[in-house]
Amino acid sequence: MSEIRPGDTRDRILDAAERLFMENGYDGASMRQITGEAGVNLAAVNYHFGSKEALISEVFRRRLDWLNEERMRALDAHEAAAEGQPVKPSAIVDAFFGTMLRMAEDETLGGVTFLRLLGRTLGEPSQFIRTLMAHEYQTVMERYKAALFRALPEVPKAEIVWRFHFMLGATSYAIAGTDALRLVTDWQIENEGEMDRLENMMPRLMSFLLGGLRAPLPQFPGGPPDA
Amino acid sequence: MSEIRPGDTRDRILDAAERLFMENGYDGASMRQITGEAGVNLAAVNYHFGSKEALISEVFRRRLDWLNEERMRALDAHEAAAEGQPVKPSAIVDAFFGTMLRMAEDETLGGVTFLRLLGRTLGEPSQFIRTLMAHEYQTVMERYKAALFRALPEVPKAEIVWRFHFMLGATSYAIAGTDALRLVTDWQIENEGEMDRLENMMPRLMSFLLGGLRAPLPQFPGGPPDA
DNA sequence: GTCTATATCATGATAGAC
DNA sequence: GTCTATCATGATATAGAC
Repeated sequence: MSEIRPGDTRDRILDAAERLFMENGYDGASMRQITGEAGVNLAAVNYHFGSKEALISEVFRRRLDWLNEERMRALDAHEAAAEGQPVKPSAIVDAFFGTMLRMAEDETLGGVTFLRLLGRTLGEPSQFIRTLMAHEYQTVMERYKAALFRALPEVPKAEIVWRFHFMLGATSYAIAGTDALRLVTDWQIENEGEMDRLENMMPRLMSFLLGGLRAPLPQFPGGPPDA
Repeated sequence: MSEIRPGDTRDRILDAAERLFMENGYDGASMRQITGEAGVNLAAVNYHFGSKEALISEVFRRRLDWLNEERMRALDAHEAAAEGQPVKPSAIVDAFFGTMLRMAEDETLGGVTFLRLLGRTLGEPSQFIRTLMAHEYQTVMERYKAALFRALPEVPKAEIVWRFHFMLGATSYAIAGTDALRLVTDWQIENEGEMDRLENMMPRLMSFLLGGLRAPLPQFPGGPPDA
C-alpha cells in the first residue's frame, strides 16, 4: 500500500502547491517547500509544468474550469425554470456565490483549501495572476451581469456592477478566514469546527449579500453621476 | 531647491515603501526597489528601521494610529450627541468606514495609496503582519462591536459580528481596486479619474453596507445555531 | 548619517546521468 | 520520469571607511 503510481506525481504537486499557496501566498511558497511536502524531487515541477508561474496557473485552472461551468449550468437552469421571466436576485446570487461556497463541502474539488486560496488571490498583486483570473472569469461575469440587469430593471446598471463587486469582496473575506476574521469574531470561533463554521456562515453571508444588493439607492452629494 | 534636509531620509523611505508595498505586496517589494525609489542608500533602511519587517510595521503604525484615534473620536461624538440613547447604525458605520474612506482625500494621511495598501494587507498571509494588524485594531474593534450590539438589540450578537466582518471585506475590496475590480466594472472605469471614482464609490458602498447590516435574518437549515 | 563593499543565504531553473 | 549537482540571480543584512 501507499505505492507511487505513475501520473501520481503531477497531482501530488498540485495538491501540495494548492495548500502552500493558500497558506503562504505565491511569493511565500517556495518550490522546495512544495516538492518537499509532495514528496517528490525538486526538478519535478519544472519537468511537469515548466515553471512556477505555470504551476499556479494549473492549480487555478483545474478548479475554476469546473466552478465556472457549474455556475453557467446553475444560471441556465434558473433561466429555463423562469420561462422568459427575469430570474430572481436571490437565485442569481445563489447560483454564483452559493455554487462557490458549496465547493467547500467536496474535498475532491479542493474543499476549503482551494476556496481560501481563491479568496486570497483576488487581492494578490502579481500581474500575471490577475491576468489569469480575468481571463478565467470574463465570460461568466458577463452572463451574470446581464442576468442581474434583467432582474433589477429599476436599479442603474452602474449601481449593480458596483454591488456585484462589493459582494465579491465580502465573500472573499468570509472565505479567506484569515486572522482578520479571528480579530473580529474571536470568542465566537472557539469551540466550533471548521465545517460547522462554514455551514453556518453560508446562510448568513447570503442574507447579507441580498440585503446589500437590494439596499435603497444612495444619495449623491452632487446629484446622480449617470443621470 | 530640492535640497535634502536631515530627517528627510526616514520619511522618503516610508513614502516609497508605502507605495511599493501597495503595488507589489510585502514579498514583492525589495529593499533595493524601495531605497532606489526613495533616492537613498540601500543601507539606510537598516540604519533607520533595523529590518524590512520593522519598516512595514512603521508604515502601518504612522497611519493606523491616526485612523483609529479618529475612529474613537467619531464614535465618542456620536455617543455624546445621542445622550444615552443607542447610536444609529448608519452613524456607527460612517464613523468606522466613512472615517477610513475620507482618508483618501487627504494626501498627507497617505491618500489612496495607503488605503489600497490597507485593503490588500488584511488578506496578506504573512504571520507577523496579521499580528501587527490584530494588535492595532483590537481596542477599536471592541468599542464598535459594543456600539452595534446596543444599536441593534434585536439582532443576535453572533450575527452582528459576522456582518461586521462582511462589511470589512466589501470595503477592503472596494478600496484595493485591483483588476478584480476592473474585471467586473471595465466599461465603467474608463473616462473616470481616480478621485471621481472614489467620491462616487463612497455613497454606494455606504448604502450597500447598511443594506447588508440590516438585512432580514437568515434561515438556518438545522435551526438557529445560538438559539 | 551616509556610503561602498561584501557576507550569507534562498530562490527558480537546468544540465546531464540513470 | 526521476534523480544529483550546480548555476545564476537577487534577496536581506552588516562591517567599516568617511
